[in-house]
Formats: sequence, C-alpha cells, structure tokens
Amino acid sequence: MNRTKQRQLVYEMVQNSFSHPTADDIFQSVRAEMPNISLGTVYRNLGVLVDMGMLRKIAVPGQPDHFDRMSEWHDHMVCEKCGRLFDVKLEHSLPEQLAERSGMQITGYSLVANCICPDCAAHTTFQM
Amino acid sequence: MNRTKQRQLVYEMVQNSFSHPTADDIFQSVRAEMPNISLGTVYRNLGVLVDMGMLRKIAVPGQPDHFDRMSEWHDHMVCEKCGRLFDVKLEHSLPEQLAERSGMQITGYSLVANCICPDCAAHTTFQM
DNA sequence: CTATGTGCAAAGGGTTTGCAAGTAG
DNA sequence: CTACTTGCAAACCCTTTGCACATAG
Repeated sequence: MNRTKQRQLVYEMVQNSFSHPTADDIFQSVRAEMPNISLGTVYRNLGVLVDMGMLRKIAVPGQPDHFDRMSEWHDHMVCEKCGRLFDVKLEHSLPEQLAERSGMQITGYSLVANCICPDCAAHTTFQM
Repeated sequence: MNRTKQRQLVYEMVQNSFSHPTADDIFQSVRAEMPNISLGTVYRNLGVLVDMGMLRKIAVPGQPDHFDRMSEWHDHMVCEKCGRLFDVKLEHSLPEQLAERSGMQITGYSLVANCICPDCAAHTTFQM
C-alpha cells in the first residue's frame, strides 16, 4: 500500500473526526487541503483503508455509508430526528449471542439502532 | 388504502414466501400472474405495506432490500457464501439491551449478521 | 522501471418520482 | 365523482469503474 498524500488525508480526516462522516463529508473536508482530489479517489481510499482494518464502515439503512475510526469495538445508534450517529457498547457481545442461538459461525454483523437523542428529546416541541 | 389486485398479489407473494424475497424477486413472481404490473408499482406497494406494518423490510448492506412477513419478531443472518437469509431469535431483546446501555429511547433497529450457513459449511472445499 | 494510485467522467444498480390514464369505493 | 393507484420512463443518489496520465518506491 503506497503512502500517497490523498490516502493520508482521507485517513487523518476520519481518524480526527468525532462525527462519523460520510464519503462526501470526507471529500469536502479533504478538498479544503487538496482542492484537486476527486470523489472517486476518496471512495477508493476508504475502501482500501476499511479492507486493511484501519477504518470501519457503518452501513445505515436509507443513508449513505458512514465511516469511523478503529477505536474499541462499539455499536451505533442513529437519531431519527437529527440523523446524527451515536456510539453504544453492548454488555454482551452480539456475535456470541447470535452464535449461541443459531449454531452458525458468525463472521461479522451490521447493527444500527434508531433512537431519539438527548438533544432532540429536549428540544422537540409537543407532538402527538 | 384501496384493495387493488396488484397490492393483493404483492402482499400474498411475500406472505407465502419462505425466502425473504427482494423487490425484484417479488416483481418476477407477481408478473407470472399479472404480466403488466410494473416494478414501480411493486416498490410503491411494498412501501405502503411496510408503513402499515403488514410487512417488514430487511436492509442488508451491499444487497438490495429484502422483505419478510410479520411473523414473531426475529433477526436475520446472511450467509456470506450463498447470500441466503436465515432467521434467528435472540434470547434478550436488543432494544432493551441498547436502551439500558445508552439511556436513550430506542425506536427501532436494523441488524444483519454475516454467517456461514450449514450447507455452505458442509460443501465448501478446503480453503486456507 | 513497474506497480500502484489519481482525476475525470461515464456507467451501474437499486429505488423513487412526475405524469397522464385507469380504477376503487 | 374523487381520491387513490397504476404503468411507463425518466430521474435520483450513492458508489464503482475504465482509461490515460502521474507518482511512489
């Protein structure tokens, strides 16, 4: 894997972000520093970095994919009002729960829960 | 909600299926009985039926959406060899696990686990 | 020098939508 | 009669890809 400026910038942008950015978020942000970078390059580098286990991809139904740094394992919740992602750590490993119940080997999983985040719960005007 | 032949057929096809069909599977199948039905109509009816809680939509990362009847609540696993979907029932409700850990209200979730199904585990030739 | 990566623009795949005509109730 | 639904085709959105050029090592 060659170390190009583009790849470096894409990686750092996700690594330093707290907001679970999408490919386009990353594109916009990296473009500030390297105006000629193309969206295709961002996608390609995200793919490489995810395949190498240096970043995580989070598939959110009905939204473009989000990306996250490789911190301690956790799951994600998406606020159905504001669309932001939040982290959550389950007490019992989901793959273990699934393997035990199904008897099959679990090789990965994708989980996104819908929630109302504290901000939206607080600011929402009355609704029936 | 009007009761049209198209909507009826779409509903019945999913209701009688054991295979977690995609919109296109449903389209192909319904077309056998009603050759002029359009794919757009299938999508529209699936949307209506899911919104009314008569069918479930299963979002599988990297695949088109699948649909399922509204049987007892369960989760899904997708075999990474053959791509088929399988049902699994967790012992502890995931929304409860998530709510407890996050303190937020959980309004739904999407979970798909990757697995190796028994068929593929048995038939696979040796691989490193 | 050679493998790998890039920018660009076009294509891809699943899904949604605008519209005029058709149908349910 | 009126609101809802359909078929059709075009549009949409996110993502991938082919290609010729550029760059890392």
